[in-house]
Amino acid sequence: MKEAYLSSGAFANFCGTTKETLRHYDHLDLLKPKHIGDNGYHYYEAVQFYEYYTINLMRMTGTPLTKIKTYLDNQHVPSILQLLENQQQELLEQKRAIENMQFLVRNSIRNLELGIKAGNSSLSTDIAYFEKEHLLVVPSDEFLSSVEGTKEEDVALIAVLQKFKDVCEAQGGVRTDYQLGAIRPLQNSRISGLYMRVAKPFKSPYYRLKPAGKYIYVVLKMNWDSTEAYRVLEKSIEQQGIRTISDIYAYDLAGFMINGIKENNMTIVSVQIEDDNI
Amino acid sequence: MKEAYLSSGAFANFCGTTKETLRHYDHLDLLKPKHIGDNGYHYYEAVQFYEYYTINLMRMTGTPLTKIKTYLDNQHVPSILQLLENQQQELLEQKRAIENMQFLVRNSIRNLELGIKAGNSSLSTDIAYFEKEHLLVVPSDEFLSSVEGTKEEDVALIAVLQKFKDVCEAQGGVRTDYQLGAIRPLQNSRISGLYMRVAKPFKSPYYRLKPAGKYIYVVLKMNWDSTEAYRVLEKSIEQQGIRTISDIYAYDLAGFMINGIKENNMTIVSVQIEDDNI
DNA sequence: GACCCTCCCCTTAGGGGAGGGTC
DNA sequence: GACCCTCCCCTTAGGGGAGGGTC
Repeated sequence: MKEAYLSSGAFANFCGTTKETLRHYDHLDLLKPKHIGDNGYHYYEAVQFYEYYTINLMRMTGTPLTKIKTYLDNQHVPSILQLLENQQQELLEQKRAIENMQFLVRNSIRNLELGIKAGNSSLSTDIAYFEKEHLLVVPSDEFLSSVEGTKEEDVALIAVLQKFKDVCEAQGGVRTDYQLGAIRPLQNSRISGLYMRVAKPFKSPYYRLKPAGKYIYVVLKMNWDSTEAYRVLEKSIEQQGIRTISDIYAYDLAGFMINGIKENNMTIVSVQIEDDNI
Repeated sequence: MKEAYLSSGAFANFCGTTKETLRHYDHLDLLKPKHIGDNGYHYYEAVQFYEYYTINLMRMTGTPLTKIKTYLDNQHVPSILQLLENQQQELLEQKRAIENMQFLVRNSIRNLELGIKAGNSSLSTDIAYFEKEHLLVVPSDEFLSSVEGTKEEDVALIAVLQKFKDVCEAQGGVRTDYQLGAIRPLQNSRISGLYMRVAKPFKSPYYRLKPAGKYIYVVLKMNWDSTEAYRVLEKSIEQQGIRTISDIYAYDLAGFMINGIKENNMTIVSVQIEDDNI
C-alpha cells in the first residue's frame, strides 16, 4: 500500500498545481519524484504532498524558490521557527495592504454610485441621510504658510499632498484614499480647510468626525467650477428656512479613477442640517 | 504655481516607486511625463500622482499593465465601476488566502514551541491547561471501507488526504493545515478516527470540539513509534488515579515543515482530565 | 485516446549597469 | 556631487508547444 505512487499529472492535480510546476521544482532539486520508471515517468508518493504544501506556503509569502530550497535542505528547528515568524510578520503586512486597498475600492464604488444616482441634468438640491465619515482635516492656513504669498486656489497640489502624506505617516499609517475635499463655512467664500476620508478615528488634532445625519446636498456634474453649486445650495437653504449645523463639505466623487475627462467630473456639495427640518 | 514640475526622481520618490518603474510605464504609454525638457529630462506634474496611484491599485490586485492601459485610455464610468467591483472580489479572495496561511503558520509555530518546550530526554507525563480546538474528525471505518481489506496502519495516505480534502471542500472551504492527528479510546489499541485542526466550527457531523481544559500529556521525540507514549500515558493515569474525560489524542507537532528527519519528530499524546484532578 | 517525456522558446514587471550629459 | 538620459542585458516562476514515446 505504501508504494501507491502517483503519476506526475495525478500528483499535480492532487496538489492543485500543474505538471510544469512540478517539473520546474524537479529541475531545481526542490521537490523530486520519489521514483522514476523505466519509461522515464515521474512518480510521486502521497506524503510528498506535504513537501509541496510547505513550498507553496513559503512561496505565497514571496520567499524565492532558491531560499526555500536552503530551508528544506537543512531542516533545523530553530531556523524553521524563525522563518515561520518572518512569515507571520509578512502575512500581517500583506493583510494590512489589502485592507488599505479595500478601503480605497469601497470608497471609490460608493462615490461613483452616489454620483451616477444623482442624474445628469439639473443642479437641484436634495436631502438624505448620510453615514458618518472619519476625516483628516488640515486647516487652510497650514498650506498658506507653507507656500508663501498665495491664495488658496494657487496652493501647489504637491505641497497639499505632501502635507497629508506626512500627517498620515506621523499617525502611524492612517488609511486614506488621497481623495481631496474642501470645507467652507456658509456665506463665506474662503475655504477653511482641506480633508481626506480615513478608515478609522485616530488621536490627533487633525482628526474630525463628520457625523451621520441629515444632509442637504447638490451634485455638480461635468464642470470643474463648484461656485455655482455652492450658490444653489445656499439659496435653497435660505428659501426653505433650513437650520444647518455644519460647514459646507465639497468632495470630488469621480475621484482619481476617472478624473481625466471633464465630462466625468462629479462633485458633491453638502451641509448637515437639523434632524427635525422638513 | 501650476507648472511646479517634478523631475523623474522626485516624482518617483513622491509616489514611493523608482525611476525605472516610471520609465517602464512611459515606454508602455501608461503614464507619460507631462513635459520633456530640452535636455531630455522627464518632468511630471503633482496631479499625475493620482494616475500612478490608480495604476498601482489595479496592479496590486494582479491586473496586467496592458489591461490597465485599456481602462485608463477609455475612461468609461460603468466599466470603471465594473472593474472596481472585480477588484473588490479579488481583494476578498486574497484576504481569505492570507487568513488561511495565517492559520497555518500560527498552528505551526504553536506546535513547534510546544514540542521544543517539552525538552529532549525523558518520556514523562505532565498536566497543563489546553485551549479549545476545532477538529474535523473522520471515523476510521470510513477509511477502511474506502480501501478494502486493510488494517488502519495500511490505509493509503492518499485516500485519507483525499477524504479530508473532500470534506473541507464540501463544507465550503473549511480552513485546515492538513496536519493529521489520531483519536484512540483509552485501553484500546484501535484508532477510532483521524482528525485535522480547523479554524472555526462548522455545521457537519464531521465537526468536533476538543474542549479547553486540563489535559495530561506526554511528548514523544525523535521516534516515529508512539505506542511507548501511549503506554506511559496510560500507566501514569492509572498510578495517579486520574479521572479522564476524553479519548486519547495523538498529534504530530513537528508537522510537515520538518517531517523529513527522524530526529525532528515530535508527537504529543494527550487526554483531557477532570478539572479537580490533583 | 489520454498521459507522459525532453528539449526549447516565451512572458511580466521591472533592476542593474555602462557610457555619457546636466544642475 | 547629485541627478538624469538612453541603450542593453538579466531575472523569477513557470506556460506553451513540437516531436516523439507509453497505458
